[in-house]
Amino acid sequence: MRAHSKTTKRSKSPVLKGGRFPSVDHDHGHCIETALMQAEDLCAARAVRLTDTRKRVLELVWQSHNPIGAYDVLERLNNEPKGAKKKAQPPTVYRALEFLLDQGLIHRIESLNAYVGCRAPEHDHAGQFLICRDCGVAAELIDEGLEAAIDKRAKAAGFAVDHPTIELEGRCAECRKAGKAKARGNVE
Amino acid sequence: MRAHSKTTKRSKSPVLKGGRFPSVDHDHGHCIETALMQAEDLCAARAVRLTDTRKRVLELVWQSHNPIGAYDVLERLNNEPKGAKKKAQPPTVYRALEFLLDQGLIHRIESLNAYVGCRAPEHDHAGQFLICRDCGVAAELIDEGLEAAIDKRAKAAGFAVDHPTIELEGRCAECRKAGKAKARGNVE
DNA sequence: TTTATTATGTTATAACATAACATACCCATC
DNA sequence: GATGGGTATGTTATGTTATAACATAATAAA
Repeated sequence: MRAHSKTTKRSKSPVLKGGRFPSVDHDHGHCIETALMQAEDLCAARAVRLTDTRKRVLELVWQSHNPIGAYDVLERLNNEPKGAKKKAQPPTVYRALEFLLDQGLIHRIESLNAYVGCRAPEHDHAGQFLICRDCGVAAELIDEGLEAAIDKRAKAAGFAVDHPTIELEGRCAECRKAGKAKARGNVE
Repeated sequence: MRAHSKTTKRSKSPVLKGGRFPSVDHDHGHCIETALMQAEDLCAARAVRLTDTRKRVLELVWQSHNPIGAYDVLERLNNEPKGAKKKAQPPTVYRALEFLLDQGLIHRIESLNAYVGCRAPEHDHAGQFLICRDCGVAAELIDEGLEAAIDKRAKAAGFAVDHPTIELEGRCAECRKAGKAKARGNVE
């Protein structure tokens, strides 16, 4: 549990278009469920296989809420009960992550070497993130203004962008208000 | 030497403001010299020490032209004649890179785990890059439009950005014209 | 059922980065 | 020119992130 979480629950728009940093006080269990169902549907529609391992990895990424590293995913995967299964190895996780990236179900955050669930997998897009260095939250943006500025600039250079990385590290409103650095880390 | 380099030499503005992807047919030796002199001046003005190691590392980063990894820097450092000096270890390189980053003399490219010389170290700024996945060139941009779009978006979210990462991977005009993928790698 | 394709298991290692402590260097002051 | 504090580098060891290569298993197609 987070120090500043409140008890109220309210649903939020899945993608941060409007302007606020995503608050922690939402029903994240609902996020996860929705994400998993969406993933099932998308994979079915695309005739690709959302296998058990892939689904579990996706769930673990979403459960973390904050960006999570591949080896943390591995650890959690191996901590699940699952009736004394043999321990998974790194390639298992990296393959699942690669699949999920390919399907747009997660994003990779380069500046953190970490992964985060995508809030709009049906919409083909690159991730843009506001990353708070105090609370660790990575808020996904979809900002047309930013995309337009990039396209314009690239076009002027005769450059065809096919994989933009936009990661804006700083401090979110809440952490700035709170004043001091809060405990960092993945939220369970 | 690159396959498509021409023999003409022309000087270019140090920072890509105007619009073109930096051509490979320029006098890169001049770039390096200029960068080193600028570094000397800046460090003197700031009363920080551009030691031998730091200067050699900066030179190696510039010599590569394309982004170069820390371990490649290390290897080149250890391949220099330098009268049978003991081989340097990773921390030596990482410390030098950290210093150079702090002074704004180089940028780190997160999506490549690599480093590249900064073309405008006197101007305090974050790097924005167009990175060609065929030829490997990373062209530094300083685009006010992009910066403005980011500031606007962050402000709307109450978010204070202090370290933006903007890395636009794609294909440069020249490589697109050439059609096929060219050999990749650092240019000597 | 046979075969092809895709996914996963397994072992090993590559590539990137830093912790911790020892030593050397710079330079200000006595 | 000795002393001492601050800064830089040397050195050893290890931590962290990611992939190569090949074996086996599960699924789908013929």
